[in-house]
Amino acid sequence: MATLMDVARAAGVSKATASRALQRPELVAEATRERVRDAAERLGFRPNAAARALTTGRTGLIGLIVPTLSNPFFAPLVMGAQRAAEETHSHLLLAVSEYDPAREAALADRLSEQADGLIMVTPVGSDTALRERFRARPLVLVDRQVGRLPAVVADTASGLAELLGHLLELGHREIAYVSGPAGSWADRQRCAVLTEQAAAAGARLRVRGPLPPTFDAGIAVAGSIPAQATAVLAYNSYLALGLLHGLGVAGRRVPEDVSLAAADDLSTLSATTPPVTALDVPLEEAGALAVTRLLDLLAGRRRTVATHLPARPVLRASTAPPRGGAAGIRA
Amino acid sequence: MATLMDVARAAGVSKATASRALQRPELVAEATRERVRDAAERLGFRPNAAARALTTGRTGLIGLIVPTLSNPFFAPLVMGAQRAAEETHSHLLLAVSEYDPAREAALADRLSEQADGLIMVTPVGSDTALRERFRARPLVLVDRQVGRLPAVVADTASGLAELLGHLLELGHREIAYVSGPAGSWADRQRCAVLTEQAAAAGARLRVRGPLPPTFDAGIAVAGSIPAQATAVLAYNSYLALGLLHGLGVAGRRVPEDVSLAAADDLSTLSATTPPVTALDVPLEEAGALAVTRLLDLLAGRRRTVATHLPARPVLRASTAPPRGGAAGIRA
DNA sequence: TTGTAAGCGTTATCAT
DNA sequence: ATGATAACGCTTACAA
Repeated sequence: MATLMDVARAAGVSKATASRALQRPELVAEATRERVRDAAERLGFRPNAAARALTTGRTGLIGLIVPTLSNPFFAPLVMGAQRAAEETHSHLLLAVSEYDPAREAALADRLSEQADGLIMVTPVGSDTALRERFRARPLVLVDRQVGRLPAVVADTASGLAELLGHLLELGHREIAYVSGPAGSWADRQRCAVLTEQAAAAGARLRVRGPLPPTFDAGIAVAGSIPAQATAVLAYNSYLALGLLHGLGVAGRRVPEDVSLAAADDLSTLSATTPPVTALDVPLEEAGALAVTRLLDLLAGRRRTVATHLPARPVLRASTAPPRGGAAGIRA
Repeated sequence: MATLMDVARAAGVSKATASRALQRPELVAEATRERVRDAAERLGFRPNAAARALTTGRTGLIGLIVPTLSNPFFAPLVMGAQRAAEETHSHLLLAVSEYDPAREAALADRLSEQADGLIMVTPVGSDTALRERFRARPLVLVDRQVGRLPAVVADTASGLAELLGHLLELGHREIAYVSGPAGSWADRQRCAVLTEQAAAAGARLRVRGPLPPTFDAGIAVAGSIPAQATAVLAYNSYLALGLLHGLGVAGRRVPEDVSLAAADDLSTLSATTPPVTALDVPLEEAGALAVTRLLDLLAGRRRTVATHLPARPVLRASTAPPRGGAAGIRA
């Protein structure tokens, strides 16, 4: 591997000048700059990241911890983060915690040694641990709020409220909510919001789950959706897909017999038969924004504590007024 | 941040001894070792990765480039790789190429600066570029074979052949294959294998696609499955899920009217109605093995060139003999 | 505009 | 068993 010294020698300048020619070209005379660049090119010079990190104190690495990649929720998030990192010439150090707080802590510790800062998607695990971690190193939370720690939160809660509002408006009063994933912060938020709103509207909300976000689970739970329910709300779109199929197999047509909606829009439910009403959650933006926030933090810019990204319902053909009741209410 | 020097001072020893006490405890007297460890603990000493990398020439980082994370095929792969890396105290530097060779090349270049070696999942892009890259840095290919370069390949081809064999054995002679993703190396392999085998067996194979691996695409293509086809083979299980639903909506029952099978088993097709015959592809193993192979390479152990991981068909209720023809053939 | 030289925090090579 | 000391390759005052 050619070092900067080699380049400098080849270009007939000092290490310092070579470094400047490459990193801060404006500080170097045109001619010298070109000579150095040529030499670097010719020798196939690649700066040694470790050496640079050692002097500058910056690795250019961002640690990202997600609970899993099986849940399709996290893929767009990671992709968004990666793209944003790429644009700022950083790299992503990815780790998967498998929803295990101990493992997550270990990973965070180890990543901290290599990364300039951490982005954590940590639906389980304690607030105080996160607070403490934040003190040690720049940290941005995703989809979770802990005090005033910097966070990027997809505002599913209020979007979900709109979605439920839509069902209520259509006239539904017997609604099944399929919840999950088990133990997650966001799940608790969603359940709380929905329960309260349904109660306020005098509707009955039955909660099923918590379930994993899979097609299979949707099929399985389809059988236990009470006959009275005129609408089903699933927290995830794979679940909704499974429900769509499972309800069909069970002889309940969507939306004639029962309405169906999903609290995310991961699998583009727009092309199903019928297309499914869903919440559009800006996951890629969330990932990208988390990176931006972290870089701001690293640059000493301390901005707002938590950013909420709006999630908006996309109304499609799978939601309609219930068989009997609606007309009276709407008239 | 406490440095090794601080620890050494606190323990009343030299830097060298402190380093040894922590890295190679067996070289240090019990008492000293304990003193150093205590000091390190007390000061919250975290070794500086950059400094270590500078002296040892090892960063402990493994670059992993995947084309996307939207295709659920890659999630298990990444998870497998991450777990294996974690076990060997390495970390994963993740980048997404978006199937863009230019971007992939740029990412690979940049990752090479930080990582000890690279794992690339690169269905598109040129062989020669990969060969050249391999010369520059340790590299392991996944799901692609280029000459004698180290690679881990999920042997979908032969598993797929078994799967088609199963359909042929059941008596199917009019088979639709839904292919994809567009332009991928594995897609070409699959198409080639299937076309040849079908021809040899005197069966007709109609290829649809290439299509993306999504539920929607499956629904959309369901309409264009020819009426004569008694069996449909999809290269991906989300596609199969979509087909299952789409065929149902179109009034064709599985497996009575048409058999259905998938060339991977990502979404546990075991729980659908009916359960879908699929190919079990060991993706996590592939990811983990790629890491192992790379570490071997780094350690100077040069082993077999390409490892094939067997993919095995899992026969379920979605495949059955065709309506009329089968009996005669089997009798 | 360019060069000199001092680190950055480890590990590794010698001595002792 | 331990300690000095020299790398590792780069950036950055400071000097010229």
